[in-house]
Amino acid sequence: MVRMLDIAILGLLMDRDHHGYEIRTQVRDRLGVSANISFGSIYPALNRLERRGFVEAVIATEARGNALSTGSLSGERASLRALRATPGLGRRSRKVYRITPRGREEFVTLLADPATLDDSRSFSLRMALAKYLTPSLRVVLLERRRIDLVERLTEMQSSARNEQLDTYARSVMAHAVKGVELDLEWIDNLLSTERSNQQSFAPEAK
Amino acid sequence: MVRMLDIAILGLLMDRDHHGYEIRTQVRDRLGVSANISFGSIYPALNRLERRGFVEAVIATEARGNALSTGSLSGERASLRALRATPGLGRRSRKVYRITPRGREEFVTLLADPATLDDSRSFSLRMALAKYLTPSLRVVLLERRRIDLVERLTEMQSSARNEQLDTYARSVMAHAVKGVELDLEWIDNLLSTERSNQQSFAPEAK
DNA sequence: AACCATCATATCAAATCGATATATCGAACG
DNA sequence: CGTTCGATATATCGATTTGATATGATGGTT
Repeated sequence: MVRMLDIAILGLLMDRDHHGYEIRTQVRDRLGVSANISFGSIYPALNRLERRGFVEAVIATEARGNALSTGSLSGERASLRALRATPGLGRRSRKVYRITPRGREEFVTLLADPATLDDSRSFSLRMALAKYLTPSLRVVLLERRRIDLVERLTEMQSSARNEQLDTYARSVMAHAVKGVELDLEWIDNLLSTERSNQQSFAPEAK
Repeated sequence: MVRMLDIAILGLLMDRDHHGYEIRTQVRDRLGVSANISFGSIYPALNRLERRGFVEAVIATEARGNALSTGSLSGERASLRALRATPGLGRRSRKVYRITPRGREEFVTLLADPATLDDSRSFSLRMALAKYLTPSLRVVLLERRRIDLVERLTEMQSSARNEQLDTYARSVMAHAVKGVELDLEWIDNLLSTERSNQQSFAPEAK
């Protein structure tokens, strides 16, 4: 969860530039994250990434009548101020972010990072961006996730068998079990696709 | 999500007393929450609930030989002092919490609260504790959740049809769609059970 | 022209997480 | 017999995330 947002933002910027508000919708529509990320997360995260040099703000293209007066937006870390304190800047200017070369490096590192891939959300996020991974790394991630899920499945199955639970609690557990089973089917499909693709490149490998 | 932990803790204490560490495991095993709640959440939450008078700490039963003599443990922080400065309490004492009458009131209020039942986790949590709700409130919650899910389903189906997505992103979306469909089946089963139970109490109602 | 939904950025307090520190206890191992 | 290991147990810290709220622009509708 820690770096979920960093991965999501950088992953979206790998493709093309985005502004904050747009990232929020894209995380839902392209990365499959069910809950909307709050603005209180996204703007601080963008500032964080900018400070670290992984993204940079470029003033919105598609300029409308603005007259921005003096080119005073070269202010270093006063990137916010440049926009806010400028009196002549009307409209709702969009702050468009672009990923830097260092950001691209950071992204692939984070994406393949062995740490914290346990929860369902961060795994789905990684898979949604899996085209940026090498085939072998994809398989590693999938297999590790598979192991976690199998373990969790047996745990939950025994919980679901607990006879001290009332009807509702047991129903919740049984439903959760089905969810994990669905996840496992998905993983297995992805794994077999991955392996058949590998074969097509090295069919003679015994 | 905001009060998820409060609901979870109070819900567990409705049944019997618990200490912090135990609550963590029970949230997984009895309430079906897949991720382990961190200690950094649970102990502050218990203090919070204690301050508000919804729970009270009772010294661990099952007392063992202690004798600790003088309270030389140099309590520094306030919250520690309560227990540690108490002389006579030795070992790794477990701080067992009990729910108060006001806590029971608060619990049913939170559980039936119309706010923030949108996300999957908080809904599952509520259902796991649904035996404390009236049948009609259960139906209200279920129906509202159903509406949300149907809406989300159509959104995600159109996302999954987006041809600009690569194979992996589309696979994630398709999998997410299946998850929501599974949720919907579950809700519908619960709803029909709920309604057939209602009928048995009022079979003549046309 | 008034209204409202959507777009867009931003900030704040409170909640939560992940890591870490500390300590007890029982079991396993040699 | 010692010691190491894993599970039990409480607590705190900094960083991250949420949910709420403020503010304003833009565009469509009646």
